Amino acid sequence: MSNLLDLSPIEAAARCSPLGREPLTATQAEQVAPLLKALADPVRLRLMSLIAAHAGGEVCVCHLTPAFELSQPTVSHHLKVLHEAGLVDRERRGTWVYYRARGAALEALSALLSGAGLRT
Amino acid sequence: MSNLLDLSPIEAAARCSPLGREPLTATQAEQVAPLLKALADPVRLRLMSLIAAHAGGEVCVCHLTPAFELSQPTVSHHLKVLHEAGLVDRERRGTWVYYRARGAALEALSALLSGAGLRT
DNA sequence: CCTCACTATAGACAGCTGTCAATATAGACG
DNA sequence: CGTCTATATTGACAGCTGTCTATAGTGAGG
Repeated sequence: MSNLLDLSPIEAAARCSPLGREPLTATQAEQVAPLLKALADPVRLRLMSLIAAHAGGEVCVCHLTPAFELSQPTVSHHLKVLHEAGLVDRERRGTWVYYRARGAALEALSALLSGAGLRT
Repeated sequence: MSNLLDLSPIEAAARCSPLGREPLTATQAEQVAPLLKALADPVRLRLMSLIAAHAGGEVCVCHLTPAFELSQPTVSHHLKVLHEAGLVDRERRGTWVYYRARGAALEALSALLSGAGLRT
């Protein structure tokens, strides 16, 4: 079956106890960190929020690019990083490409960071 | 009073709507990203979990350093990054230095990432 | 005060990252 | 097929990051 060392970052994150409950193993930390790294850039964070908050759940790249004062390849690069981290899905429809947030990924991260303020 | 542009990263994060609810402004994204960046490293993520999960709420550096196969200055460096991001507090008691998790910071990040899986 | 243990800082260096201009790819439509 | 629009890839480059060794600061105890 699925080896714990071979999980996708998102699966790995979903299996971690919240930070405040028990410490991560070195392996867990190495699996989850790339997910946070993908979000830890102002442009990607905003891209993620634009995608996640968009009515209909998906956004055309042609709607995202003009929201930044960056070249088109740079925006494309950031979208690729989010996609490769597993935070967004891509779908091509004709000339246009649509990105959709993977809610489970953000939920897993949110759960990981929660519950850390409860100790004395 | 406090200018929105002058908030601590944690205050800024606490004021953001969840990613799935409404998009971040460029300013918000730039304020929050450093917080994620501080966590987006396997060593720091594990340090944070060791600190946050420790009974009593605080951990001596002398207990953290041996948990990693890294030089003492490197661990000290990572602790400094977490501290400067506002994720942990420091307190010196005699020869030893204790780090304590700032629960509010993790809660603010957790809330920011939550609620993104609810849209259709 | 001297010394010892614990922690932090400084400086160096390889590797990663964000950005751009240039170019390629992919589909739509004459 | 040719061309146009939308998106991705490539290659280059400056700046940042994680790590180390060497050294400094800080408090405790003889």
